[in-house]
Amino acid sequence: MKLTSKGRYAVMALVDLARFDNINPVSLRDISLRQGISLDYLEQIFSKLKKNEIVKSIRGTQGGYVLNKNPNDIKLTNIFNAVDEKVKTVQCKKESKKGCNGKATKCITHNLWDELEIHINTFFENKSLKDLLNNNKETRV
Amino acid sequence: MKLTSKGRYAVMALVDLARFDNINPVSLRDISLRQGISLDYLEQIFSKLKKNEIVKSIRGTQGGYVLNKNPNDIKLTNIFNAVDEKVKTVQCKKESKKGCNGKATKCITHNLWDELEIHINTFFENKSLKDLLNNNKETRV
DNA sequence: CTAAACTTGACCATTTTAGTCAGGTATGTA
DNA sequence: TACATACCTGACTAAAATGGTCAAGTTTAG
Repeated sequence: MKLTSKGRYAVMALVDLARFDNINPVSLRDISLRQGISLDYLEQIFSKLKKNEIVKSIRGTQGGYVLNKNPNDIKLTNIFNAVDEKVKTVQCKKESKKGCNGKATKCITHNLWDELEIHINTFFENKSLKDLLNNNKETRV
Repeated sequence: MKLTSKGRYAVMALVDLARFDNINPVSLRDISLRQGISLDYLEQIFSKLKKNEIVKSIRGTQGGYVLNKNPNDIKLTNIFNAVDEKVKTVQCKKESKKGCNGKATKCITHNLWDELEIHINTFFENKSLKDLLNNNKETRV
């Protein structure tokens, strides 16, 4: 199971972006400063977000990033997939001698992890960026 | 977030144990062979399970381990806690300059991770060893 | 034409993971 | 009482993942 700071940063950055992109594109530098995330690291993350068409980039002076979709249509699943944070609890490789016990049958807890995976993914599929925005209105500057 | 093979092995081993401990204590050697888990690694894991009173040990020849509770009373939460697999999605250290943004306020996604944590823990709290046993009856040898 | 901002890819220190290894200690059975 | 079996403990470590940094660009507004 992977759920690390890369995914967390991606979400934080996108919430930040969603708040400020009404008029102008938002530069990574600004996000970096506001959220306390290394600029270089943000670049890696946004490169992936862009490939997955979650954001658009605008080059040149006064450039930056803009959401490519309505916040309501950006689910957390999309974000995590984009930055390679697959919520995978089992890696029972079909071929490998290792994993899933090295046997033909599923390991005895296989079903459990499948269930968990679904449980978590459901959570992420039902949460959009917009939900997070609403959630944070009260703490807004 | 941590959810790795140590927790997975712990659950696998306990399910195995629960199946065979009706009459005699079960040796780690047997579990190791059946589940394909290194004996030395199992010993580490069972040491923790014992400290947390999930299993009892019986020394000497023909010794081994036995469940210390009814399978119905052993929740997955207990198991994961025992082997230090805390399901923690946020580590916003209160003091540290890093974490939670280095600021006094919660980071903008703080609530989200709290929710997720609850979501996952609920899942684990509602699943007992007994559930897993039932779940595997069909594939039983 | 130049500074701001995006873009790419290589690199790396630290931490975690998933064990191994070596040496015990306890105890049932012959 | 010997001894094999099985528990018990702690140190150690190779490999992978994490969380970045660094360097060298390209693009475009002004």
